[in-house]
Amino acid sequence: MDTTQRTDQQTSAERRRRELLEAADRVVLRDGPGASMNAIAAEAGITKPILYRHFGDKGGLYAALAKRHTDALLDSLRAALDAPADRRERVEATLDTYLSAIEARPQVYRFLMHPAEETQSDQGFDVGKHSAPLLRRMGEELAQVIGERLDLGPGGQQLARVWGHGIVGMMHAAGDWWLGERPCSRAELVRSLADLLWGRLAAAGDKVGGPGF
Amino acid sequence: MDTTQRTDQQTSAERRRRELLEAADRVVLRDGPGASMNAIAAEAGITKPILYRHFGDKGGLYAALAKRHTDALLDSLRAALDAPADRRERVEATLDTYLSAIEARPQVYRFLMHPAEETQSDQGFDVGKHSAPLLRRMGEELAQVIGERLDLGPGGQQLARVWGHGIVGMMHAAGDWWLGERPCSRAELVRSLADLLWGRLAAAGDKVGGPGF
DNA sequence: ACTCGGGGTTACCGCAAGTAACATGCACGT
DNA sequence: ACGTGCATGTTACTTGCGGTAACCCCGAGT
Repeated sequence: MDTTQRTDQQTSAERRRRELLEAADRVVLRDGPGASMNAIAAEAGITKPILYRHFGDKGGLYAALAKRHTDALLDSLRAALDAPADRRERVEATLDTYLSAIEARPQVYRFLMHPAEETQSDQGFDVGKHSAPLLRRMGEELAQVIGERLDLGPGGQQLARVWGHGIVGMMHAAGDWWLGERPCSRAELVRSLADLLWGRLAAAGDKVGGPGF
Repeated sequence: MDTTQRTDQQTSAERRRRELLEAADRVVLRDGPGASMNAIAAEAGITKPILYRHFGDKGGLYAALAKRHTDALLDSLRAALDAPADRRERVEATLDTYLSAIEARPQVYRFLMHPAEETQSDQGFDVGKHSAPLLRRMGEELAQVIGERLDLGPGGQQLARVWGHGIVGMMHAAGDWWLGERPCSRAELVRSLADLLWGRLAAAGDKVGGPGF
């Protein structure tokens, strides 16, 4: 049958692709984001041109790899964000989910934040798109949730987008720093960040003797 | 005299170094972060090995280059942070200073956030240090200001550090996204971010019909 | 029997990082 | 005046990576 045939071919190609991605995953997790195409091909038991046939170029492979992990992480985050609980609890759950993920698999995290490096772009200098797609996607996702659930008055959608990206950036930078220095427990970090979002910065009193920050 | 001699040599070497850095700056700003050592050497009117004598490797050159810009930006930020005004105004001034800087010279900004890529690190996987040094330095600086001016009770120093890195991350991610999409004016962005820091997220009401975010 | 297409390989190109070995010129001690 | 350093510079090379061209093999369809 024509359809089954076509399906077989498709599944075969897709299975290959998944095998290659898994091999690439192992190598990237072992050797870091600088893993060479040769190394990945060797791990998969084949040679370079096949990788290029499947993914076009290194950027394509890395994008496919990143998409898998990004999708997985975003699913967890959505779950935490949609849990039935009050706002503060959900914010804390989401922060904790993200931090757990980067804590459990720092190599994956590092790879996602440091994507293909795009060799040299033309002098167009695509500033604004250089950031890791993961950050952008998380920002948009969060913006959407905020925008559809909170009543922010006129201009609320735009505000939600700013906040989405801002909060994600806060989470990311704090998490990155925390992962390197481990200055406190994860729970404390989550609490501190939630406190920040809850306006404790504005509410805090000045220290004696000078104008407060 | 021995000292004068040594001084002359030092100043000569340092002047050379500055000339090279300025040439490198021009090339990086023109060709992007992927500029080759050959191109930089050519711009400086010399050849590769001299660059290597001065900076060790590409990472060294890029680090030196980044330090210059980072120092300059941090000076502006410190000025905004230390201005005589109330807390909210200072926060807004600092945000605006940062955003002005990245808006005025996006190439510099992009270069600073996407440093040398450190080829392949040993499997130690130095997670936590991969982030741009600029972000770390800004975070520490802000943490210090917060810690020394705000009365945050017990554990306040740690809280200040978390907030410093978190706020810087927020500023960075929002700025990066804003630079790419330009969804609003700079002033609006500053206002929105300050509102976020002032707890409007926690204070906002739910939209009709469901539990709020 | 034949060709045709998917999956595979070897061998190569171009280019960039980094280095070794060689040249040049200018100040010094003798 | 003369060699001796030493900083400054060059050419020419090695290595390793991304990417590609050309060829190969084998099973299926006619």
